[in-house]
Order: sequence, then C-alpha cells, then structure tokens
Amino acid sequence: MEFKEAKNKFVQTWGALGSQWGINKTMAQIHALLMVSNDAISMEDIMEELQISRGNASMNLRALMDWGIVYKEYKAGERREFFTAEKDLDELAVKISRERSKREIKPALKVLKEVSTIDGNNSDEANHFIDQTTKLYDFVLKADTMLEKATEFKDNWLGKLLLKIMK
Amino acid sequence: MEFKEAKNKFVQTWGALGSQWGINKTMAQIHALLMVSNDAISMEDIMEELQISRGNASMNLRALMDWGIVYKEYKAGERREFFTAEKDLDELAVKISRERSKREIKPALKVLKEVSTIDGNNSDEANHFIDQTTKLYDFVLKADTMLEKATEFKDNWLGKLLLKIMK
DNA sequence: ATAAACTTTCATTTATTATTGAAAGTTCAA
DNA sequence: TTGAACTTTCAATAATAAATGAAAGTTTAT
Repeated sequence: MEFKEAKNKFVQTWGALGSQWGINKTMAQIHALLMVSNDAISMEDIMEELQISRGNASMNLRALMDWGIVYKEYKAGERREFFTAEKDLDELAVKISRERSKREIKPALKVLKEVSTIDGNNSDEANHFIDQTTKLYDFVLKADTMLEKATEFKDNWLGKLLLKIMK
Repeated sequence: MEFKEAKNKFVQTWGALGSQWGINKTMAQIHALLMVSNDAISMEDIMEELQISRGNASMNLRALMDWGIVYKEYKAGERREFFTAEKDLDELAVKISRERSKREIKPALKVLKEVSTIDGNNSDEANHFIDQTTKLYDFVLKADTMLEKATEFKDNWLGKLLLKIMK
C-alpha cells in the first residue's frame, strides 16, 4: 500500500469509528488528519484534503478545540491560522474521557440520583425500580471515577506494575 | 417525583445516553425498561409503553438478544414470548464491551496494522505517519486488552484490592 | 391440514443529524 | 478608516439513520 492510500484509509476508518461512538464523522476525520501530519495545517488544506465546506471545517475545528485536543498555531508572517492535534495518546485519552464524562455521564448520574430517590410507596414494582437504579448509579459513578483516576493511576508505580501484569 | 414519572425519565435518559454512544435510542430504551422491570414483559407491552411499532420492537429486541443482554422467556400456558434484561451490571458491562470490541475495535485494529506497515519510502511525512499509527495501534490494542481482562481482574484478590484503593 | 395467535421482514416514510455556502463578522496592514 | 484576507455563523438543504406497518413467515392447538 502506498502512503497516500494508507493515509486516506486511516482517515476514513477513524471517521467511521468516531461516528460509531457518537462523535461526528468529520470531526473525527479532521482529528485523524492532524494526528498523522508532521506539521500544522491550514483550514484551506483541511477543506481540500477532506473535500468539505468552509463552514463544516470551521465548526468542527472549533469543536475539536473545545475538547482540547486540537490547537491553533500561528506562523510568523502568515495571516492564516494553522492547526495541530494533541499527539500524545495518553493525554488524548484523558481529555476525551474528561469531556465525555462532563457532557454525558455527569448529567446521566444526576438523573439516576433523582429517579432512585423517589418514595418506594409500598409497591414491589417501585421498590425494584429504586433498587435497580441505585445499583446503576453506584456502578456508573464507580466507572466514571475510575476513568477520572486513570491518569494519576498510570503515573504511580503500582499502576505501572499492574499494567505490566495485565500485559 | 412519582414512580411512573421516574420510570419514564429513566427510560428517556438511558435512551439519550445510548444514542450519544452510538446505540440506537429505542434499543437503549427497551433495555432500560426491561432493566427496571420486576418481571418479564411481552412485546405488546413494550410497544405500548414506549409507543413504538411492532417492527421496531421486534428488531431491537432481536438486536438486544444478539448482544446477549436480553433474554427470551416462556411462561407456562402462554403462547407469547416474554423478555427480560441481564440485570447484573458487571455482566452487562462485560457483554457490551465484548460486543463493541468485536464489532468496532477489532476491525479498526486490523486497519491500523495495515496502514502502519507501509514502506516508509524515505519521506519524512510517511515516516511520521508510520510512527503515529504504530503508536495508535499499540495504544488501542492495550486498551482493548484491558477491557477484555476486566472480568478476570475484578475476580482476583489483587484486582479487588486495587478497586478498593481507587475508591 | 387448518387456522388462530403470534413474530419477523423489508420497502417506504419519517425523524434526526450533518453539511453547505452565502452573508456577516473579525483582524490587520497601510 | 478602509479594504483585503481571512473566519464564523446559521438558515436552508442533503445525507443518514431509525421507525412504520402491511405482508409474509412461524408455531401450535385442534
């Protein structure tokens, strides 16, 4: 396989993977493109390479910057803005999980808390509901906390040891 | 909040969360409904409760069964089929991650492997591409493996200890 | 074998989500 | 302060994904 072909395949695949996980295709593609690029790219070039409109490029770059995984760069003597991606994968993972936690998991937890604290009201049905949603709340909270702790964990000796054990 | 209201809110929220994570809304809603139901529910009742068509109910129940997180149940003397959800959350998490790994991560890994093994061809650009996709391959593989190992991990003493430490 | 009671399928329709592109906004150099 | 070079916004449009429902398929009791 040739470089250009490989690059294209990678961008497409990353895009598809993104949309299967609730991240829009173009956003994932732009990210993919920046990830494998040696140096910063202008909006014009992104539009060209991915065959997308100016508006689309602009909005998705903005979204990527909001997520903190793409940065603007200015080049001396150049009017236009250039973009680069966060290339450290651990950092990338942390930022993505932080963002999704904030946007999706935290609000869901709030609802779980709410609905799990209704009055049981004697009914078996309601009690089972309370029991199940409480368990779910605990579970989701634990999962969310583990994700949050993932960085610090990875940095300490025990974590490193465990990662080794887990191969 | 009243039971019926809480139940509805839970089903809606779970549905929304599902679609943000690439699982279709109805599928997630049906699952939510079954999760908090004391006993098995007929297709008719699911249709009624969620206000969805027969076809929709049928297809999404099928999908949930394919994922191994919803089961058919037969009641003595009843012609119709009833459905229940996997209610053990650890089991649920394992099954979901297994399924998504199989459907999405494994194919993505295959592509990453492919594109990261092209010939560098002297160009800096190509070399950076190879380097970056190789790192990505390793990273995704590690993450995937960790998910796979999550169950056994949780069952051994070291794992239990660690979960405690991580609070 | 038949028919009633139920489930599945899939072409069509509907709803949702993403994209476009022209107009408005911004920034900077002169 | 003007205007050229660029970016952002957002109403309209297009693309994608999900839902419908009638017809076809199954199963089971008689």
